Amino acid sequence: MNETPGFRPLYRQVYEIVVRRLAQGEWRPGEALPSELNLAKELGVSQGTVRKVFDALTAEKVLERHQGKGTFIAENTQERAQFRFFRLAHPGGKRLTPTLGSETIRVRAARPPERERLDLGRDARVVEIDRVRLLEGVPAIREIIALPADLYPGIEKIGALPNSLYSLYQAKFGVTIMTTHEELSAQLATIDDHRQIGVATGSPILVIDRIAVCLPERKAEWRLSRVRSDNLVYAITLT
Amino acid sequence: MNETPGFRPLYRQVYEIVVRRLAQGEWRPGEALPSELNLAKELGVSQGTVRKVFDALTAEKVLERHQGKGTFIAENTQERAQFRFFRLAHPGGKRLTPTLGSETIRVRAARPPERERLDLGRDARVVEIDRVRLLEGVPAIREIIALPADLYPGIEKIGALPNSLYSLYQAKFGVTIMTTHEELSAQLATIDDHRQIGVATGSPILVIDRIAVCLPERKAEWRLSRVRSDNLVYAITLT
DNA sequence: GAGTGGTCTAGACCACGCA
DNA sequence: GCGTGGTCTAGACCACTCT
Repeated sequence: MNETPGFRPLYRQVYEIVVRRLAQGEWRPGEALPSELNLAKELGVSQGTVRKVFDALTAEKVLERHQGKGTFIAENTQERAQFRFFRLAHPGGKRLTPTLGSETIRVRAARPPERERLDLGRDARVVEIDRVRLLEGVPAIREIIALPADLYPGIEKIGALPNSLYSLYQAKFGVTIMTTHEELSAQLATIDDHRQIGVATGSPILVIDRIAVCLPERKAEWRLSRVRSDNLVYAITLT
Repeated sequence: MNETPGFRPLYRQVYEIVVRRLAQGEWRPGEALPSELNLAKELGVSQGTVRKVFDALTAEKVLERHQGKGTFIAENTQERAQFRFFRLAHPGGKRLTPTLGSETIRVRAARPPERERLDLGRDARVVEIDRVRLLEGVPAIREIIALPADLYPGIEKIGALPNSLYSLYQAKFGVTIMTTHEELSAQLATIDDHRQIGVATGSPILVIDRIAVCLPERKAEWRLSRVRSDNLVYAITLT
C-alpha cells in the first residue's frame, strides 16, 4: 500500500477522513453515521478497518455505538456534560448538580490575558459571561467565562443560558468541547466573593482555572471558577 | 460457545484469566508475558482474541507492548508514577518533581477513620508515614499516609523511603497501584502547617485526600496531602 | 532469519432494535 | 426478517528487534 518511511496505517487515514467530515458538520450531533459496511465500501477498505476507527472515536467519546441501531455522534447532553466535566461533590461522594443564580453577558474587545490564554489575535473580541451558580439552593460558585466571539455568533442575544453551557455550545454553535485543562489552587475569599457567594472574607476558596478545547483543536473557552470550600470538594479519579 | 443470558465474551474470560495470573505474581514487573500466539495456543483461542485482551490491558496501563520484542508488565518507575499520579505544577504548566524533606514511619493499631476509609477489620494495623516534601528545595507538601500493614510487611524496617512510594510498593511488596480517588478542597493553614512547611498560619492550603486502589481491587493507601498554594497548582486534563 | 507485535482482510455467527 | 454492531477466527503481509 505504500513505501516505508512515510508509513501511515490505513486506519489512521480513515480516522482523519472521518474526523474531517465530522468537523465540517457533514453529520450533526445525534445523527447516525453510515454503517461500518457502507462506509467501508465507500472508502474501499474492509469493515474491520472502519470498525477500528469507530472504536477509537467511541473511546474518545466522539461517537456512541448502539448494537442493532448504528453509530451516532455523541451528544453533550446536560447530564452527560455535567458528569464529565463538573467535578464538585460532597466529601465522601455524592455528586452535586448546580442551578443558576444570576448571570450577565456582554461582548467586548479581548484583553491581553484573554488573547494569550485563548490564542486570539490582536483585534479579537470575546464574550464575557459572569454568573453565580447555586448548589442545593445556596450560592456556591462564581464563574467568569471568556469565549472567542467568532465561535459563538449571537450568543449574547439568546437570553437565559442553560445550566450546562457545553450542550448549548454544541447544539447552537457546533462547538463540541472535547477536553479541558484545569489548574486548581487555594485562595482566600475576597470582598467580591463575600458579596456574590456569601462566604466570609478571608475564608478558603477553591479556584479552578479551566481552558476548554473543542473539535477541531481550538481553545473555545476560558473559565475561572471560585468555589466555596466548606462541605464541598473537587472529586477526581486518576487511572 | 454458550447460551444467552449468562453470555460472556471469550475475550472477557481470557482477560480475567490474565488478570488473575498477574495478580498471583506469575509474571513479575518488567518481565515479558507469553507471546500472543503462544498464549492463544495455550488457551485454545485465536491470536486475535488474545490481542484484544492485551490491547485492553495496555490501554489500562497494566501492560506495555513493544513491536519486535514482546508484551511486558508495565513498571511504575519513578518518573512514570510521578507523571501519572503527581499533579502539582507551576501555574501555566511546568511540572514539578518533589524531593524528600523529612519522614517518620511507625506501625500501630488502625483508628476508626482509617478502618473506615481503608475497609479494614476491627483488629487491623496500619503503617503511618508522615513526611514533608520539597519542591525546588522549599518545603511545600505535608503528607500523612496510612497503609494496611498486612499488605506491606516489614516496610517500617526499610529505612529511607524513595521519593515515589508507588514504585516501592510494586517492587518490594507486589502492590501495583492502579487508580486513585482524590478529593480536593481549600483550607486555611494551621499552626502545624506553619511549623512544617513554613506557610503563614491562615494562608490558603490545597488539601488532597486520596485513596489509592491496587490490583487486584483493594484499598492500599490513604494519603492526606497539604500543599502550599502560592505559585503552585494542581493541574489535570479531563477528556 | 526467526520471532514478535502491527495492520488488514474476509467471512462466519451472535445479540440487539425495529418494523 | 432485515440491518446494525459485537465476537471470533484464520491467514496474509509488514515493521521492528535481536542474534
